[in-house]
Amino acid sequence: MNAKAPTLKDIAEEVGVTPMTVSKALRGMPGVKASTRAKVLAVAERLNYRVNVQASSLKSGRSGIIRIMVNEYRLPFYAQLIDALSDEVRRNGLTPFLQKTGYSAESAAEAMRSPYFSGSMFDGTIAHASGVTEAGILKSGNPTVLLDDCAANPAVSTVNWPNEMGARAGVQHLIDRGCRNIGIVTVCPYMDVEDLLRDHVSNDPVRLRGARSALIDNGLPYDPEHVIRVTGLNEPQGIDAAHRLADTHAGFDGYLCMNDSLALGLIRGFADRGVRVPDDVRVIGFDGIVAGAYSVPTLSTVSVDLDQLAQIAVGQLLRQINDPDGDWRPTATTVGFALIARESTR
Amino acid sequence: MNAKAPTLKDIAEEVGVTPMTVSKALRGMPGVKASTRAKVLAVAERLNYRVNVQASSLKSGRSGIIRIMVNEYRLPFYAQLIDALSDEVRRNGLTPFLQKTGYSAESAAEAMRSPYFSGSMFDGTIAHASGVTEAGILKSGNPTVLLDDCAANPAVSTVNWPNEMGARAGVQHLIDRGCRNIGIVTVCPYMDVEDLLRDHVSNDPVRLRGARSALIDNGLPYDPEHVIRVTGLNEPQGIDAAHRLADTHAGFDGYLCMNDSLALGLIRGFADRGVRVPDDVRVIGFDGIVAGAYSVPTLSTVSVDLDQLAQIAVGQLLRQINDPDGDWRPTATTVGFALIARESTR
DNA sequence: GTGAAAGCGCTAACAA
DNA sequence: TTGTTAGCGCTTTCAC
Repeated sequence: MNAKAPTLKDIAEEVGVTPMTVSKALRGMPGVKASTRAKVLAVAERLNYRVNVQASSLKSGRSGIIRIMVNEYRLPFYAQLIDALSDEVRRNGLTPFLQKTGYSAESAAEAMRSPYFSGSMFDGTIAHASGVTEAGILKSGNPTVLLDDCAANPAVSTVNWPNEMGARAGVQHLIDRGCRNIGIVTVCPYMDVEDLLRDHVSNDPVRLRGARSALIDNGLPYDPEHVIRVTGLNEPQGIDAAHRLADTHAGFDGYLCMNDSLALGLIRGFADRGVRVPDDVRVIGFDGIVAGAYSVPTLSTVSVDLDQLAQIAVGQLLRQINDPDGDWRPTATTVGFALIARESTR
Repeated sequence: MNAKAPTLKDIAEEVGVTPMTVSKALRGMPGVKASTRAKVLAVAERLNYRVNVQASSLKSGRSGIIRIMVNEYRLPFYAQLIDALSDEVRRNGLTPFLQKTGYSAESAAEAMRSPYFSGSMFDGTIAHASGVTEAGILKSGNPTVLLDDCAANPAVSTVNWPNEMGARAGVQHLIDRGCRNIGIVTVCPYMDVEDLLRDHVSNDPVRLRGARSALIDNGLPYDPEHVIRVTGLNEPQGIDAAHRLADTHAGFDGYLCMNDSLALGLIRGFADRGVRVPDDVRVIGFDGIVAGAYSVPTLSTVSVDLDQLAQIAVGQLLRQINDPDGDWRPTATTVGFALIARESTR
């Protein structure tokens, strides 16, 4: 270890003022003579002074740190999401703190309870993680924005994916490309019309609802066999599904997958069985991960602009943080999408 | 916002002891009667008490936070790396803090200088980022472990990828599969034997050296035309390279790419030109990202066990942190690899 | 425009 | 086994 880091006091002594004046000068507050400020800045520079965040936030109650909570880092979707959110947080002069919960509700609860969320470790949280409940957030009383929480009447601000419209557009695209027997690959079980018309709190049922409406509107079948259920959102589950579908000669000519990794897995699984995409069956994904632009075949997808989403989410959060008296109302925003047609639906 | 978070004092008043006793009880320190501790824990639980990390570390000089610094989050290689490192840090009871520098040396320098690295915000840093220099680290005086810094005689502990041996094995694998005219796809410009025999401070030249030795040992050509230079490590650069190679009828029958994303890009670029992998040319990558197991074709690669790497890196860092008097010596570890043969070199 | 006083919540060191 | 003292480095408040 080096010598102790320089403090306000060190600078103050050199300049010949009090620590208070140095603090004001460094933070650019009014009420400091220009010449004094210049001297302070010079000495701070020379001593390589950095404010001690712990002390600063202990007193001020603000850390400038925004927590970004997600299920995992490796799924390309999440890698892109944390990237976009981190950049946006920094663009606002704040520091992003990433945390992952591994899809576990206990882990999420633990993260909310952890010492790092007490006191003033974080000024706020943006979460896209299983088990982060409204109740928990309200209890904590901390500024929070939920991503894709899809609750009908949220008590917490949310920014949502275009689940219904996006899935609808994806299926319509398959139909436009000539598909007449379309399978929906999802973690959500088959749901009948009544179920689907109800509101749901996770995105998959909402996406399924969108897919269904496109099928019905085009006079195409929607029944239990058309919903292919998988147990997770990564490639392996897509591969398994493809193997099952090929082995049972399912006979679909197009598939909408609830995310791109599933879709890439489906394509890979079909390749194992000699089923060619798009020659034999067509496949479209959801999210618009970059890998879909480089796969063989390239992947058609319902693409969401994560930069725009991040901007809205951080904006909402800052509004909460900066509102002194909690005099804001929760908002629910749904972002737009673009249908990207690539080789997998050609 | 809710009512103010409970403090040690609140608990102390309820239990009828001093904050000091509460502090000891909560931290499990000796010298507290079992019955007192029980009472304290009960009240802490009921009040939903969480220690204030800022205050705690302001006083103790330890934050329990380990910084993980990388160039980016989205490249699958980095997504897997931060995942493994985060898990390992948590396994040791510490909190990971992720930071990205975007390959920019200024950004890295800024990150090292930032307020969050002064005082006691981080207990230590593990870095795999361009521009994190030994000099900067030594100047900061903070415990640090560098990943893949490949300096010959490091003043800072490093954990390195098996660059030379891995690249050598990759090329040997291509040779074993019948390749006789092998191209090396790398960001490093062609370097003659003398250049390559010198020590270098980034991994690409070292990998190139390993590739070269395999070629030479097998009596195969190694000259400027065999080194295909790209300007980055992502898929697009691989695609560009493939287009160039196909358009100029380069005539190679096998390629070693310096990472898997380049290799996947190469395969995609060849697909654009009707060049089939592995039928027409064979391709092997480096790192062992999971996407390589799900691509079409699946990707052969020199795979590195990131969990093992993370374990070593965190272990080294903890040794530095826990050594009170800096009485440790920097170490340089090289982790092992496994050659995974998949469809792309069949 | 500058400074003095006070204390954020916690813990190391020592006293009782 | 428990308590007292003191202070980490900073910022808020208010006096000058």
